[in-house]
Amino acid sequence: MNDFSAAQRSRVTMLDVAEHAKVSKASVSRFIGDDRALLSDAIALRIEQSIAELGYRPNQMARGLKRGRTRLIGMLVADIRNPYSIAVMHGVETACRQHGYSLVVCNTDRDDEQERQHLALLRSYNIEGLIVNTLGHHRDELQELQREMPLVLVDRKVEQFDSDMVGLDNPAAIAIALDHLEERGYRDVMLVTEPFDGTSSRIERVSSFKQQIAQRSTLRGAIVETGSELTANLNTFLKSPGPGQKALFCANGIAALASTHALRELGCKLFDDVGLIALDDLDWYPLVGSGITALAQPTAEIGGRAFECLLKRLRGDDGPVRTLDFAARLVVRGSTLGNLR
Amino acid sequence: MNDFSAAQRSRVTMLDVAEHAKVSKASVSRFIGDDRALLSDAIALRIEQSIAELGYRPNQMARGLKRGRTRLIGMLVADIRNPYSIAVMHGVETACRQHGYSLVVCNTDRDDEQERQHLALLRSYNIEGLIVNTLGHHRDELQELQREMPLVLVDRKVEQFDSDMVGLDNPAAIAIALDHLEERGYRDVMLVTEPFDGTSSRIERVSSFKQQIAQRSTLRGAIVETGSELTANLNTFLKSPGPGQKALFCANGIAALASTHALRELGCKLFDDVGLIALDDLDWYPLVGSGITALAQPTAEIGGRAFECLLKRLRGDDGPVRTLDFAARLVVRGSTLGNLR
DNA sequence: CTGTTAGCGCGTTCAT
DNA sequence: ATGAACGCGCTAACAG
Repeated sequence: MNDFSAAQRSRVTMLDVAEHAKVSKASVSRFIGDDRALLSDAIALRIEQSIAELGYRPNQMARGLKRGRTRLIGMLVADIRNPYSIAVMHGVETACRQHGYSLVVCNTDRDDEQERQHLALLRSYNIEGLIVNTLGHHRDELQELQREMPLVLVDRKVEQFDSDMVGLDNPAAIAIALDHLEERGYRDVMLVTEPFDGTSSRIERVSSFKQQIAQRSTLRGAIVETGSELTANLNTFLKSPGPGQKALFCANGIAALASTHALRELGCKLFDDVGLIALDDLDWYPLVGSGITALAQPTAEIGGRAFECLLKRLRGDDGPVRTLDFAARLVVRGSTLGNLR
Repeated sequence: MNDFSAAQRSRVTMLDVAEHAKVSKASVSRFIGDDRALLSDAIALRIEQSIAELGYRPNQMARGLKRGRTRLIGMLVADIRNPYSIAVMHGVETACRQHGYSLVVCNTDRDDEQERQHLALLRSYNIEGLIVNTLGHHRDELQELQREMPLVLVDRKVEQFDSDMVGLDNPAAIAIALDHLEERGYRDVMLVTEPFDGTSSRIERVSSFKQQIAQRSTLRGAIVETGSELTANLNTFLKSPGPGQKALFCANGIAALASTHALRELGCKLFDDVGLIALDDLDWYPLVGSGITALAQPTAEIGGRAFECLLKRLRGDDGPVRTLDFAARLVVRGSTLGNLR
């Protein structure tokens, strides 16, 4: 059984191990760290046994305090209930683990004040790097933070803020979507987006959409925001005469959810009455109506590369800021059958 | 060569503030902490200005090291991609924030070895309390941890491990579901569950199902696991003659996803051919076929109460372990129209 | 009210 | 190869 007196102490420290093994703290420290080679076999064995016997675990707080390295990465997430965020976070976490880092996640619930607080919080815990996926309404604090640690933006740029960034190639994604819709015979496309709040990816998608619609004489385009008016607005869109078959283009998973809800309310047959293509590929897309055609983002890779960016910087890379734009992948389902039907 | 570790070292410390304000570190510490009342206005002002001028932020690591209080709560999650986990986690995080705590989340991806490692990790960061939602295949380590800090189980019990626990009243939930199905005229019910892996809530649901089916002479029951055979098994179930209308009872959101997939593969009309009721209420349930009837779990409350349990223990409550069982709420949609159709 | 002192648990020189 | 001593940034005694 365990040594009773040691087990009863709520925390076994390095000193306890040292005394138990009749060596100095320094030797225990060397055993714990990467200097194990410098120890004699006899002492190493004694220490190993003492550690096992006492159930000692080094205190990362004290360690970090001394070395300045906490092995902690912070991540600021705007909306933890957005499946995209979760997927990216999962990618980040996997990469972190592979390199011996741990992830501290803060959810801001889209609230600016919480973003401030969490930013301060993460800093106070001596994280070594920061992954940011928020509105970024606190440029000054981000700037300050970036002087202390590497920082990478995910999905959303922050205006006038220079830093590594990994996200989606939005113009290319829009092009893929419009190509597909056009090919399938749709002529009247409405982009459904969450309300504007400064999110850069949202803005990029909308402006790319406008721009590319303008360049395609065969297509007509319009834009609508999610919200209480959505159903009414979609109704107007569907009822109005147009140049041909109508389709919805949902700018993310949340817009897709809202749009599908609205279409059902309007009594539409999914998706004979209107086509639909959505950014992000959620697990339930195949189940709705004839299935929702998606532009899948490589979320795991996005998360992984975000961490790798951090790692490179931590290892001394101070080259110019990089931007990684991933390509969306088209997953065709029944919602864009169009003239094949 | 950028040296972020050096940058971190050069961060403003309490000593810098003290010197700048020409006071002692103790006064700065008092200003930071809860003893601000003990300071003269003159000194408090000087400190405040120095802090602002230097951009000083207290180092929580050092703070935690000294006080033994890190204001950190750990959460171990089996599967971060399960919407239930996310929802509970969101509840926990909200509660944490309200009480000045931060949450460190570790995802085990259902892997035992990762559970071990994360457990050790969380401990090494001096978290003050732990919320566990995993298989709990490491009873010994949990036991050891519980000697050091309060611990609360969420959704899943761990055999022979005494601790606070908050989850769903599974027998009652099953009763609600069966009552509803029976009332709607279903007579032949198949429970769809993820494969057995020792998850207590999964076991409870299955055994309650068996037991209650046995007590209801009007109902016939069967059980099937998700997996590659699911579609074939459902097909057999649907084809076989039975005592009346057939329905599926999905034991959680993942089972619901898999089942709906399978039903579509089988060409079923959702949900005229077969009824369906599912535990958990996911945002896409209303969108599939005629809408999926759900037993919603109060996830936010579950998460909140889990944290409150911890908080009580942290404040000295050492009463007997508590078990909080929440009631599921029936949300009726089109998938259980049954004889009303 | 304020400063001085002594650690929290650990890593890292220096000696030996 | 090993140990003693110091300090990381901070809080908590104790004086004054």
